Amino acid sequence: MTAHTDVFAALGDPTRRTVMREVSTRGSATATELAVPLGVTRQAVAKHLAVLADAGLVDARREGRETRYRPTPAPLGDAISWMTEVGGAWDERLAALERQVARRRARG
Amino acid sequence: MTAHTDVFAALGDPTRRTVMREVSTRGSATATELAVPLGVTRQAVAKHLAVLADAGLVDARREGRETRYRPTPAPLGDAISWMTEVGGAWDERLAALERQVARRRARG
DNA sequence: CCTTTCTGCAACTGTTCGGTTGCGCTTTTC
DNA sequence: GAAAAGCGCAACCGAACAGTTGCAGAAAGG
Repeated sequence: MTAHTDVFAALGDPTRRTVMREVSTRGSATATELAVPLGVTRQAVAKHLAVLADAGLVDARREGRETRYRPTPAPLGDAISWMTEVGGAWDERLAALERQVARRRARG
Repeated sequence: MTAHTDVFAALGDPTRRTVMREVSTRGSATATELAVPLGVTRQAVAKHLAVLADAGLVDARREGRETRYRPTPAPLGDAISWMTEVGGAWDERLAALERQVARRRARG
């Protein structure tokens, strides 16, 4: 449905954002790997990773007895598109207003 | 520090994202203006606008007996920066891996 | 002055969420 | 085959949140 909601909501939590950054910089990570450095339980990290996976930001893959998560930052592009679109609407509005002001000023 | 959290969390709600888009496309809006078209109560819209204002995405200004909200999409830029940074880290990782693979391939 | 129209604040409800603990299952290792 | 390591699932708790209703206050119009 609205993938944007999932992505923004996923990134709305600071711990989850740290998880995402960590997975990205490491290239891959597991829940137990990140639990200690993040100061939370493994289950908490697993939940965060599940949310990130639901948003399509990471990809889970079972390898033997551990499940490694790798970043799939494609949805970030969609989120950026939304932002630039909304920001762009405002910019257009601003530009239109400026044109109008310029016209009025030209008329006197 | 928590600026990113506020922005992403604010955009994490679909209704709030609609409010933000509406304010941007209209150039400005009030809570009562958006209540009916959005199908929620004025107070609900007011709360959403307060959250958006806390995130620095809109600016509230009292004009007579109404308070108009105007978009201030600067924080969108910060959020985009965070995203490109995280995505970029992954891309760098990928590039480094490719370089390594190329080196190994060159060595035999 | 009285009515209307905006707004803000407070209380309440149901739900979601971040986090924890506990248990059971699978996979590696000795 | 038993121990260890890694994971998922379920239940639970406190806090936050989206949304509502209700009410009081400020500004404009008659």
